[in-house]
Amino acid sequence: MGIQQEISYRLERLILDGGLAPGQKMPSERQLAGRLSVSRAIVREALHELHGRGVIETHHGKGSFVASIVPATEDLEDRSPLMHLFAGHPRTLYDLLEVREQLEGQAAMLAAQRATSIDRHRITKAFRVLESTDPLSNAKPDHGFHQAIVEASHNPILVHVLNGLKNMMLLTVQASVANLNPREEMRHTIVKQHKQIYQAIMAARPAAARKAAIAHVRFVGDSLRSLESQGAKVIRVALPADASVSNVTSHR
Amino acid sequence: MGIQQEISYRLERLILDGGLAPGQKMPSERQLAGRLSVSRAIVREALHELHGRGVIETHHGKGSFVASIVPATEDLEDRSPLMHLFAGHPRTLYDLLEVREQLEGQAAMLAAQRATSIDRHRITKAFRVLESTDPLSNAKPDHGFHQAIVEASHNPILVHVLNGLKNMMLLTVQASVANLNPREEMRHTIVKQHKQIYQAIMAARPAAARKAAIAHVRFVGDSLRSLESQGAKVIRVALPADASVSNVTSHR
DNA sequence: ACCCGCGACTGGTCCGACCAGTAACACCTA
DNA sequence: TAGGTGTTACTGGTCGGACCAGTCGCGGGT
Repeated sequence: MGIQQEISYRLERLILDGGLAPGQKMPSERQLAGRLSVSRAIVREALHELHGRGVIETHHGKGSFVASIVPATEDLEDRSPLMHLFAGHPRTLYDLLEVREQLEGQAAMLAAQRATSIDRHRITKAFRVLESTDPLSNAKPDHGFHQAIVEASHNPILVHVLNGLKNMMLLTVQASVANLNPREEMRHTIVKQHKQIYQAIMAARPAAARKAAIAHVRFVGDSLRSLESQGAKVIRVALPADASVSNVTSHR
Repeated sequence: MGIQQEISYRLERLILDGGLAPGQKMPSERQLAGRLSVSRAIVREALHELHGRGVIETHHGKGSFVASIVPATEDLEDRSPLMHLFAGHPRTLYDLLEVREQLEGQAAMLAAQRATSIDRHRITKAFRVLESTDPLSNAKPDHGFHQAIVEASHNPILVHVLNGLKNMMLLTVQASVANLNPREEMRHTIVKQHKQIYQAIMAARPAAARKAAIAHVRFVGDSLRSLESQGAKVIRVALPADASVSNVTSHR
């Protein structure tokens, strides 16, 4: 194992073993280099590795600090390279929507084919809530509606996959509703699309349901895209300890 | 944002956008430094950061390589409680195929739209192998072909999800090839379908590629179904039940 | 008493040199 | 001819020292 590897390992152990508490300032790079008898470049590379792992934060002119929290509650899944890669790369959001487009479409289609009377009742109930609630408030009704549809597909795999994607979405952006609804005409379009999906499923028209669901997801994506291109920053979730996020992640 | 930050970000994006595929060798540090007009030290720090995130592996004397994007989640998903539920429930296989149908279709469509010359080369190579190999032997060529297509979609989410589904499939049944190919006419159909997919992608015909891929997955599913209904037992993988199952159950 | 700027920190970037694995190829030997 | 063997031209790994750029506190000037 190389010197740099050993240095980063020793530093990490130092932190994890409690030698350095969260938030505490680390020795300066020059000090570390001297004390560990390695070049400053090595120290910097080791620190960058730790930074990549989220163990450390560094501030120009001030120093490096042990990252505030190493949340034990947070599951490994959230710390996977994927998550890290995805968060902060705007394109990922659209990749996500690209996949969701197909799956939501299929879910709607299958729901239209397979929904039992119980399913229909649940979907109707969710739809009523969605209609009556001011979408500006929160994304829960929207989510509930889609969830009811997916579950009506009677395909556990589909439920599982879409659930995973949803979690990723939450990690990437605040639910689309928050960004989109302020625009009156968009809000109107979305309400209309929800209605189309609902009616198609109730009428047991699979093809129409699929088409409507796909159009819906695509519209959301296009809207986000145009908003973003217009300079309006898409609100991204602050990863550190956001309430909704931690709820979502901890519940599985 | 500092130069080093930007470099690591750009490299990350390069990987995500598919400019660099998993396992592929990255340019040498000196090349990157020259091309990006920064010092080699900066490049090294950026690479160390990526290494810290598990995005990259580097080997002394050989170079740096893009790490397989999925492995971390892959493991987790194998141990997910779902696995336990799914294994052994025959219907799950068809649920799986139902979802794969859409996603493989989309992957093929996107590949037809977005494949770079490098992608095309890789797909062609995989296809050649698939053609020349006796499908009875093993499922690897088949998997390699599909994998090449999915990666050419340049949608990391799609890659991730399909990878997860593939793992589930492997847990549920031995790859379809083992069951299907004995029937001569089925084998012929599958070869033909592979060719259609390949040609559609190469001809940059997204709609045709999607249709062909969907038809392929559906055919596999239908074949399995008919085989099963004819009383021929679908060969299910003997889960190393001891190991994996007990892990799953104990880990929560 | 307040403000300003200097100086001594901190990390950020660059350079050029050298060490250390690796792989391909030409070459020389058995 | 087959097989080792050396050269060579890569690759990443380490070093030291130089300079730039933020940050913060202390002392001196108003």
